Amino acid sequence: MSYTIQEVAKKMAISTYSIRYYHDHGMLPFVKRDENNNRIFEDVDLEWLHIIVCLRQTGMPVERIQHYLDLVQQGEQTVPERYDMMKAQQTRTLNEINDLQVHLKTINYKVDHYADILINHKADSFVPSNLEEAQQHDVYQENQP
Amino acid sequence: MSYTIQEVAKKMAISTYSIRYYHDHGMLPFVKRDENNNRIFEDVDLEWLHIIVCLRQTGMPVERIQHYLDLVQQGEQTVPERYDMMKAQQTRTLNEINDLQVHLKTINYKVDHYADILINHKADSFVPSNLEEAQQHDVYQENQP
DNA sequence: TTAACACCTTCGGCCCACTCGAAGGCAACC
DNA sequence: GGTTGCCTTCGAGTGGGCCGAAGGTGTTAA
Repeated sequence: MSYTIQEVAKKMAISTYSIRYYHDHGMLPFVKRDENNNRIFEDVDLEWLHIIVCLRQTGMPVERIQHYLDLVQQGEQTVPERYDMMKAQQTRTLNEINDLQVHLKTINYKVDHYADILINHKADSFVPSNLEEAQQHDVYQENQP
Repeated sequence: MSYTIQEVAKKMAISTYSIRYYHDHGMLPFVKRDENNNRIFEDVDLEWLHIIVCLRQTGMPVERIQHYLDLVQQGEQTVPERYDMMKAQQTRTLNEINDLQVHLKTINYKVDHYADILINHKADSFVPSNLEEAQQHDVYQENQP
């Protein structure tokens, strides 16, 4: 199977700009061109791209990804370094998920709090007496999870 | 309690550059200055900063955060819009966590795979016969979760 | 046949959210 | 009185794309 850049972009849910960027920066070494100089992607390229997207979206800088892909091409003697890189990425990703879950709690709290206000104040049409009161409400009560 | 910018940076695990950036862009409206023009942060500022960090790290653009903080200062009549914003952020964050968990599986697979190679090949000191073989190994076997 | 349309290319500038360096002010200690 | 150590402002630089302009090619369709 071979694909156009557009098809790949759709499949991978990233922009054609990004794909060209990765290709231009040497991260898709097997991509071929057709007779009109258009990029043509084979399944092997999709696999490489999948790894690139995975590593990028878990926060690895492009330069590190380039280095990792170089290691892959250098062969088996680079496995120890690759192992270390993936271990580090694993840790990093676990931390990021954890951070997001902590932040999510704060957001959940806000959603619940606003929902509460909306329900109660629809019932008795309460309007705050002045701005300062509303401010303090937000600052001193709302922001304490 | 009042704090220097350095103390706040440590407490919040962000850089002093970022804090100044948020302040300069109107997102910390209550921060005072001392007699030497140094920023001094009170607990209320930490609460605002906490929200800013939470929203930023869950991917809200600065402009949206500015808007949200404006809404907070405008008082209770903006609660419906704030509710919508937090709902959207909740959804976005859940999606992001999910994406990261999917990527984590790919990374876990790689870690396990490399660990496997390291254990087996330490045992019998296998070295691949050529680069191409190692390449194919990585591309065709490794990248299939 | 020529026009429209849809895709692709390269090149180069723009964007966000920081990040950092330079240049300088002020306070406190040795 | 010099050095350390913090702070300030201003302005430039960075990463990782994003996007528009200008132009090529190929297919359909009047």
